[in-house]
Amino acid sequence: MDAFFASVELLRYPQLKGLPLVIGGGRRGPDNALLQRYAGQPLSAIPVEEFPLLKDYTGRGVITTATYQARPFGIGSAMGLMKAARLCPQAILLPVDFAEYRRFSRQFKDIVLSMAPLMEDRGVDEVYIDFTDIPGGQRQGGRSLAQLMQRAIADATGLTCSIGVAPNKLLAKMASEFNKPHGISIVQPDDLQRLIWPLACRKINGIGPKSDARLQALGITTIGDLAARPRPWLVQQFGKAYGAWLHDAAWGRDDRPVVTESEPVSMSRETTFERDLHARDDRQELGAVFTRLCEQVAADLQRKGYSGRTIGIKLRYADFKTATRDMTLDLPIADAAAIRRAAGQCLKRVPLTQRLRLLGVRVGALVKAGEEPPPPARRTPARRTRADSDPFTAPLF
DNA sequence: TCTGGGGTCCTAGGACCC
DNA sequence: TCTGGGGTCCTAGGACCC
Repeated sequence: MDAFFASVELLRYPQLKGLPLVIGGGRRGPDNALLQRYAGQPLSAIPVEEFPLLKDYTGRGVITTATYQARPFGIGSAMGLMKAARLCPQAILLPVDFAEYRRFSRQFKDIVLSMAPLMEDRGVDEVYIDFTDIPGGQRQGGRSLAQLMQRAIADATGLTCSIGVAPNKLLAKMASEFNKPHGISIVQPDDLQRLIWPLACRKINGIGPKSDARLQALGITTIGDLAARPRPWLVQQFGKAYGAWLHDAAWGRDDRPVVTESEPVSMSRETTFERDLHARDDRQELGAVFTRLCEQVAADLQRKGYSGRTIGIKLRYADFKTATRDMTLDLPIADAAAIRRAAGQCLKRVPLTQRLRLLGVRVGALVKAGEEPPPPARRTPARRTRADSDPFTAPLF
């Protein structure tokens, strides 16, 4: 989906069309006062001048989506809002409304499913679709079906999307980026040299900033450069699995299937504080947040019908370094108090001398509720701990 | 003026077991 | 005394993605 979050917002606020618009943050935005002042009137009647501007934002949020009018200013996804405000102060800033985006996500996926049942969910705004056995799916190399889908989605939702059609998921993902927004691109096996090899390695889904930097240091900039390196050399540089994968990717080889069903592996909740907190000075506040995170993750588990054996915490310190601790129980749990107890044990094993900017709680090794939990893998030694105390409830120093 | 939240997968070392 | 060889599970960190 093209600039998905922003495009959904523009359906509500069409008066913002054509302006640089940024979605992100969440702690500020068109505040309730604004919405209340215009209560009873359509949202589209709110004057443009009333909307909050990026320059007035203070907080720790990041951009989730920037419209195409905002991108020329050098801002884009994952950039801190305070930094973005310097580059494009006049952009309008709206808070993230996940519930709304999920509604539209459901809608466009239902349309895709009705036309092609082999669909892999890749998050709120992206899917892989197997065209292979769809009647007419091969016509014009897939272009006909892609056009039908674009039209059906636009008719039902008012949103545009970009589609790449290719022999596998790796190439289809790259192709989908060629003609944004509202584009269709076809990549055939013969097109590798012409269309893929000139691209930066970073365009491969699976090569991130770290790997890209390593590749650059080795003089490898484009996918063609990568394809030119002998496979054994890449294996030697990057390890058996990743080296071989890099070589395959550069040659457009990918045999991953389109996966239509999957079970969740973990569920988590985390939060970044508005200001850094210290376990010594802000224990009450930290304790309250900690309890709330446990309650939220417990509610998520119960609503979706899962429980889990591995309970973990995540801390991010003021210097942005991250620490995690986890512990695996004999039996899966899903209630907030039990999660809080286990997470509290984890908390005792992590240094708490630095200020914290983030706290998170995670439950992994999930099993579906009602399904027989696997027997304990091995005898775990009895833990001699006070299960009812943790650093946020008991005195620290 | 630093850098969200929710995920998946991989690696590597140690414990433990046969 | 010169220290097997698998295999699985657990834990911590990190890369990457949407």
